[in-house]
Amino acid sequence: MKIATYNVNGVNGRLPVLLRWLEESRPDYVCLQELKAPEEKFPLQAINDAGYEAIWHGQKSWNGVAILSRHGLPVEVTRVLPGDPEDLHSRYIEAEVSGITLGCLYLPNGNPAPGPKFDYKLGWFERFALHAKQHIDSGKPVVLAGDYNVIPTGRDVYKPERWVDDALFRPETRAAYEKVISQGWTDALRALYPDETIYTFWDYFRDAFGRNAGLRIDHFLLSPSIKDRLKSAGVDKNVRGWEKSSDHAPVWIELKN
DNA sequence: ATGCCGTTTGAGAAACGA
Repeated sequence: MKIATYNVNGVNGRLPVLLRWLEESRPDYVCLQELKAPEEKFPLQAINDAGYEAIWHGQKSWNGVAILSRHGLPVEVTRVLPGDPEDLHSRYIEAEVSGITLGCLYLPNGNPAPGPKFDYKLGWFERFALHAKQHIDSGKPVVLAGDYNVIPTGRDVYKPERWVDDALFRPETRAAYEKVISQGWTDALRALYPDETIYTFWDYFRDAFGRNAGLRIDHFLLSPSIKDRLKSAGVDKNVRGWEKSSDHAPVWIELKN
């Protein structure tokens, strides 16, 4: 079983790239982030024609998350991150697929830091940690995939010293991520490739992709009861080089059945 | 060193992303 996550940075503007990648990669399940489309503008027909069913939570202009499935409609569990009825951002959706709970998240960026946006990020992170802990306590197989907007360590960025004051790499952010990991989650790509340089995002300018000046910020966290099924993982880096690409590349894992 | 580019909204410029 192949599960992928892809921050598309606009699902409609990205549609040709998304469809081409779906056809080439053929993941069983896909988590999408940054739809940047309201609920009614999700390109369901094109997704269906590509062989996928979908659930999604849209929002005008910003955010937006979706889960695609080649094996019937995902059974939606929730389309909000619990814990704050005031939070209206579309940043979390969760479904049951093939006996797995699959959470798709778009964690807030948090820049500039410090400031209200950074406070929102850390607050969202606390709620996410509570939700993740409930999954750990359930003992069930859970995959939490998406754009975490977290550079976990200095190994995950081309020049760490330039990012120390950035919301993606500040000590508070790394500590929040580490706190979630310490509940018992496995960072799938790092587990398989402990010493490799792996990036999932390259800025649009300064020829960041050409210089491989990237960040690893899209992650798969695996609960204890599923981590031993991890077979392989990777980044479809070539997609980042396509015309009209997102600034993120798709990331995927393969699980034993 | 820096939103330098890209997307969306809405019809030009601004907000936002990382």
